[in-house]
Amino acid sequence: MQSAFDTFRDYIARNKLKLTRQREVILRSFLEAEGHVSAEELYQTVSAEDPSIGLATVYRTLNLLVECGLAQRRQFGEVRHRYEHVLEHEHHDHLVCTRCGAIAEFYSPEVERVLNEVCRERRFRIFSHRLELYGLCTACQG
Amino acid sequence: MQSAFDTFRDYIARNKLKLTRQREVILRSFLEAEGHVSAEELYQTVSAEDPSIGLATVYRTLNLLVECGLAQRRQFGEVRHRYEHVLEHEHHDHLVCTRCGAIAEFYSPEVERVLNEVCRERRFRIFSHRLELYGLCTACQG
DNA sequence: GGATATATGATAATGATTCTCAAGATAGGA
DNA sequence: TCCTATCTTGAGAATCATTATCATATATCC
Repeated sequence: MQSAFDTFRDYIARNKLKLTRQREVILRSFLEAEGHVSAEELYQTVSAEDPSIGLATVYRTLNLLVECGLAQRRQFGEVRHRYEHVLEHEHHDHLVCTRCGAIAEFYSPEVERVLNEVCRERRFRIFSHRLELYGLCTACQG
Repeated sequence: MQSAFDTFRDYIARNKLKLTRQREVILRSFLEAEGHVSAEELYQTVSAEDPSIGLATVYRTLNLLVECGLAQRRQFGEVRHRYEHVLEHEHHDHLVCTRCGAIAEFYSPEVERVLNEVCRERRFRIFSHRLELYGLCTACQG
């Protein structure tokens, strides 16, 4: 079981890319971030550690992380994207609270089963899906 | 059962807005459009009928249509939004072919049931959901 | 028809993301 | 360790979808 850094290093090597100080800082910050970060938010924390790192590099590195499978890009009704780690993180779907903005994750084998069923019936070869439920989290129902 | 035009007129009247020639043309084009139109695409067909109508008005009118419940805004992995009619259109989810871009609709009571189940267990009060399955349509599996 | 509020078209502005390019840094030999 | 080819970087320009601005035009209500 290799670490996120190993995965990243492998991807870098396989594609004749280079492991730079900036990329290491950004990957570390990304892994330390909780939940779903936007590029701008990650740029803030990265800047705190090294103010010379530019926003464009954060975007470029996030794209690399998506390509090598360490991150997933998502969009929750907002304009901007958010990124979350994949490693040590089973596939899951999201509950988005439309009042407080909280995003909870869930995984339901039942949902997976039913979706596969739907695809089988319709002869659709599924690769991935995206499922978000919008409503009120327990706290906001008060 | 009132027509889309009635719904629109009602909404216009209730909110002290005005029923303009542009809005009528845009609504008509929208209703005639098949499937999921982008603002730009709708602007093309509208322009064919009346070249004086501007893109901004198409955007403004689409927002009105969403507000009055005639249209739904969606996003399928692309940057831009797409709009689809709601009337004479049950709630449904989407199968998106990642090769040819085809978007098929489906409705599954099983899916709905399972999602409600998930929310009940987690004490989440659901208002809506968004579900897209990505993969290969039957034609593209050849 | 006239007054008044709302709409419109053209274009500027916005915000997220990507591109450009000159200057800097890495990897892999010699 | 040094060299060099190649990849990266930061800064800012560019892009793309969408929204805001504003002066002019138009619908609605009397």
